Amino acid sequence: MSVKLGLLALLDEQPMYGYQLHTTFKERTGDTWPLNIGQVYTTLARLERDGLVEAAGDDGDGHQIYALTDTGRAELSQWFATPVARSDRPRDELAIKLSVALTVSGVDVREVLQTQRTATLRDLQDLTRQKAAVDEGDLAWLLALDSLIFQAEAEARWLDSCEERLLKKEVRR
Amino acid sequence: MSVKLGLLALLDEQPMYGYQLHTTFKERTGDTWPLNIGQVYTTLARLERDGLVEAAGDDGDGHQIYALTDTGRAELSQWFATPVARSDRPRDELAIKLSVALTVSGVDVREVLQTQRTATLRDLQDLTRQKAAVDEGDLAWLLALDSLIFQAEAEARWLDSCEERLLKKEVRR
DNA sequence: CGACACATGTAACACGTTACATGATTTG
DNA sequence: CAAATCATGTAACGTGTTACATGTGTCG
Repeated sequence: MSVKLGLLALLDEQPMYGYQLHTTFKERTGDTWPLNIGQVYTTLARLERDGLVEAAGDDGDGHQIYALTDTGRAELSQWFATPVARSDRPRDELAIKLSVALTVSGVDVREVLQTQRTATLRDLQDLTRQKAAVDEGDLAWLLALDSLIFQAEAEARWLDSCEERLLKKEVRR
Repeated sequence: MSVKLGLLALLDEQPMYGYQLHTTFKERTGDTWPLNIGQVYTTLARLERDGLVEAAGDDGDGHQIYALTDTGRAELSQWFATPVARSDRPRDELAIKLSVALTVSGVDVREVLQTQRTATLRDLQDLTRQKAAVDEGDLAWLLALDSLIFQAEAEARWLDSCEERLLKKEVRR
């Protein structure tokens, strides 16, 4: 839903054509979440099919402009009014991986933890570096980066707590 | 990929039939990530199509047992050996929502933040309560819950930092 | 001219998800 | 017996994603 509703929101600011949407989306989130240009068009087609946007003529340069319909506007404000629920979120691959790794024989969970921690900490450094390079005024991008940073930190902390639990378990044995 | 690889991992412990996989998956993650039984069968069919599992006769009760193939085992150990990359993860709906909300007229970002924080904190309480109810020995489930808790905490912190950034911006104006 | 940015689109596939059909077995 | 649990599957759809085809305009 992210792409669908994200594009919808951008169109609420201002009717646009596909390529413009792509550019704007990239500006907004930096390259935090790369969006393939092709997906803009597929998504746009589906949005039109579902009556959330409509073709609104061209802009004089032959670009096909899309605009929100009333239904689209309704859907959008619904989105903003409703919190993102935990159940809406995709399964967490890492959590599942570790949960199942515990019982698969021949898998050294400690090693999985170790590998992941290394990767996560590297990501964290990387993100911090990226953040330092982002202009102070670019709020949207900063928020997006912050989000990733907080998540990576949480992940690191979680990995530590997993390690601790494993240790405790070994002691009990 | 989570379901696909998760089931693959469970089959590595022991060949099983569909319903059993469903039960086991649920045991492992509690009801942290509910898995529709239908999806087990669709996923199993796709895994077989891709040569990662194979039908391995029945268990004497007429249940169709599935087992890993060598390819499946290879894929699985590949999974465990490789850290989950940030780029593998799905787009974060909440982050995108707030990033785009900043510029959509008629949307009160503060209110969006407020609504989300309420929901997030409620989730956090809920998760903590759930965690208290989980048996100490159920490592896999505990890890899964912890993961959600750390994430929710990170989200709450992030929402705070968003609020701060907004305040700073308003002061600058 | 050639490379590059601008611009639009489609076919095809992966994965997740659910509603539905269907039947066997168990148990209150 | 009726309800619940066990058990298997399929059709259909939503969303994400990419590889590819195709063309225009611009600038070094």
